[in-house]
Amino acid sequence: MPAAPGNALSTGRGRRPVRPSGDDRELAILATAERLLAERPLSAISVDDLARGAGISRPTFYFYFSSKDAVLLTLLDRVVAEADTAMAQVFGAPAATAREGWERAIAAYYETFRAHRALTVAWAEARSSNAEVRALWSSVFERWVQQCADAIEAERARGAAPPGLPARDLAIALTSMNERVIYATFTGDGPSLAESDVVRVLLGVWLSSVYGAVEGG
Amino acid sequence: MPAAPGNALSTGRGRRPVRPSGDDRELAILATAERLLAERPLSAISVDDLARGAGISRPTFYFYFSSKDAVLLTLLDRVVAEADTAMAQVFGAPAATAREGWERAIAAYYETFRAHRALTVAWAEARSSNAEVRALWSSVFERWVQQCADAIEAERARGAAPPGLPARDLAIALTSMNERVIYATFTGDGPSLAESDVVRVLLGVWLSSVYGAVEGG
DNA sequence: GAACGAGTCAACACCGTGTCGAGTTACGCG
DNA sequence: CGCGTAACTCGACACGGTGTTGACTCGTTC
Repeated sequence: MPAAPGNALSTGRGRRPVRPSGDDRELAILATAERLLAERPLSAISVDDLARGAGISRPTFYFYFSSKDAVLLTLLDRVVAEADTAMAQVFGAPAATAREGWERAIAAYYETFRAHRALTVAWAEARSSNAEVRALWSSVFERWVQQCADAIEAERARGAAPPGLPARDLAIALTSMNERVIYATFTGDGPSLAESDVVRVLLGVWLSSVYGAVEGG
Repeated sequence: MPAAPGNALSTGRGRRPVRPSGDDRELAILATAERLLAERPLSAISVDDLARGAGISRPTFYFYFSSKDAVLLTLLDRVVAEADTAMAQVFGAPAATAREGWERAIAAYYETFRAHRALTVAWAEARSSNAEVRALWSSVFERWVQQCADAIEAERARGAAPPGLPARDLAIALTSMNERVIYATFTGDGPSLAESDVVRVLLGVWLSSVYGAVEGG
């Protein structure tokens, strides 16, 4: 039995912890996964597809990743890093007008996922079947909600926005809207917005919810 | 080979079209599905579980339904019928105040799905893997969007709401928010609202988006 | 009492996952 | 040089799920 880091070590969901050198294989698997995800959902991609695509056999695949989902998770780690960077930039440098600030935030959110739409769709798909994927999503979502809630509080504190719903509740509802609308736009099933309208429409709802007074919030 | 209506007839996704009498079996399967869905996701329920739960063998299951998904679809048909009835009532009898009208609509939407939360969660889960489930969801969603868009237009026509985003786009975004927020509340993973707050928070966003003016919508 | 159709299931074919164990190769070290 | 060891590879297997086949049992109907 060879040392199979992905299976043996329980830390870090099966990625290879030590010694590179078979790195090309690992990258080939990741590249294959990304390529195939652009054509069909993860559920329609078998481990064998990934292995063959990377020029190895199925058992060899398991030397590099502990499962199909582990590949997805590795791919998602990159996207999460990008999303966090984008978020830090947007919330780091405040904008001229409040409207512009919110627009930049929403546009950045949208752009990050649009740049990896196949992965985003796979992410949402895998969420229902894999607890780790779910947790990863939750953590990204939570950070967004927190940042937005803080921004709403700040606007209220400086008198630019009226009091109303608890900032966190509002942030949860609006961020949920963003997520669902963007996902529906990508998959295109059911009533969905045109890609060119997404940011404008979402922004409209955000602005009126944050700055419009609601009786009896 | 017996006449297996679910498999032989391509109409109507495998439900039994003719002659009752083995009806108890069919109902037993449906009841078992509903019971098991309350404990675990559809993906963790096998055809064998459903068959055993109904006191029959696996091949016999296929006499009644063409697949696991067909069972879910049959169950969902009921919920859809309920949802449509609720929607007709809400949009049929206009309320005293506009606020009350929207609140009733959102509460009805929420209540319909809350009454079948296990099924609702399974519905969302199966959406990503089954085209028919997806289509069923889309049709329900489309009807809601249409009704809401019409109601928004009506409010604007009578001067109660200012012009702004296209009514349909607004309705899509807000209905998407409802859907996602309600689902997250049911599953409870990630940041989500308390059950008791859902309707109030959603209503707040709806009211400010429909009645609050947005510059440059 | 034969014919028929509804209902039933053991046995099978198939596919996807994950594991085991026996290799092969490459490289450092005595 | 030759030997050990760790990286790496894969054929063959065990398992569990799906969906189908074909033979069987009934009850009804003429």
